[in-house]
Amino acid sequence: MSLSSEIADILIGMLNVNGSAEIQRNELAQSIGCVPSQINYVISSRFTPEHGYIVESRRGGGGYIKITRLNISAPDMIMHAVNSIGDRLDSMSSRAFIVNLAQQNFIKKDVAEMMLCAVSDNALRPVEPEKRDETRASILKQMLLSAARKAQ
Amino acid sequence: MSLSSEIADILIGMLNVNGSAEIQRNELAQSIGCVPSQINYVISSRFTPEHGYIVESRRGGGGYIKITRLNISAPDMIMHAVNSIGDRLDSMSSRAFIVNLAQQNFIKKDVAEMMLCAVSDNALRPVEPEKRDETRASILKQMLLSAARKAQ
DNA sequence: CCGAAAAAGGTCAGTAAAGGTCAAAAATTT
DNA sequence: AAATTTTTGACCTTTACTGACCTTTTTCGG
Repeated sequence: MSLSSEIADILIGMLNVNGSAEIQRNELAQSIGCVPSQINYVISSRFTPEHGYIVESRRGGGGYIKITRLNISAPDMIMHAVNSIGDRLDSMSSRAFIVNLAQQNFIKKDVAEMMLCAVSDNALRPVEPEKRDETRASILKQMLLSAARKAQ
Repeated sequence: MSLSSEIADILIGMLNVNGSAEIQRNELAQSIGCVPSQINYVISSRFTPEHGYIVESRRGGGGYIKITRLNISAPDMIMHAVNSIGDRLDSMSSRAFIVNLAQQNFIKKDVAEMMLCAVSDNALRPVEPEKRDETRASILKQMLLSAARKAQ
């Protein structure tokens, strides 16, 4: 994997946690082991408005770069999640999907809780272990599709 | 967060409580732990008339610095911005205009995001570089004019 | 009342601390 | 081989911070 991809992954990771990523360019560059301008390259090639992000920054002491995902409609965001779910999904990942969507207000909190229950290992107890991740993926997709329709 | 930002936050906090902030320069500087002139720096870089503030002060015994937020209507404020945009506008400045207006709630956040996209270098990629700043100024003015009308 | 001392705040120039830009070199893909 | 993407580094611009020195206003002794 290229350096650029690693950097992009780090930023996306931050974005998924709280909807925005705020970094210090030099610090991040150093921790990754690249020149600072590489950060600019990644941002200007993969975090453009076309890609759905807006970027703000400040120079000088205490400067920073802040990336925010721009508000796309709830249905779009949910469909995006659906499409990125493969054929199987472990418990942790499904949890992450749901929590993220809820955190960004694309699905309501009570709905999210219900979803969490539905995909819990506990709920899937009756399913043979080998089939669980596959089942979980399927259930979650169905639920999300329904949520996407309602969110229109 | 930089010292300047902390100072700005303190001042904005006071402004939010009672519409104006009145301080003693030396006292505030000491309580924060900075040189007095830093207070002047923050005020002259972030509490200018362009940012929507007016500043009064008195020297000598019992001296003070008083900051007040000018409150003018959204359309007026937007028109003021329009009028201060010249024939050309670089990316940074256009962003500053939009962010300021949004921050002071003269335009809505989602509208501001859209504007930011519209004037981004990326969006203007198809325009010859020499014409970009001119184009940007024109687009932003049009958008702001529309916003001013709607904000009536 | 007058003038000096004290008590504020103001200015400015210099230094440091970020982030930005751009073009060339290297690597990867097509 | 050509085109595209990634990496790099030299140089630039903006923002932050500091301290020495200046001006205005008040206070207070004589």
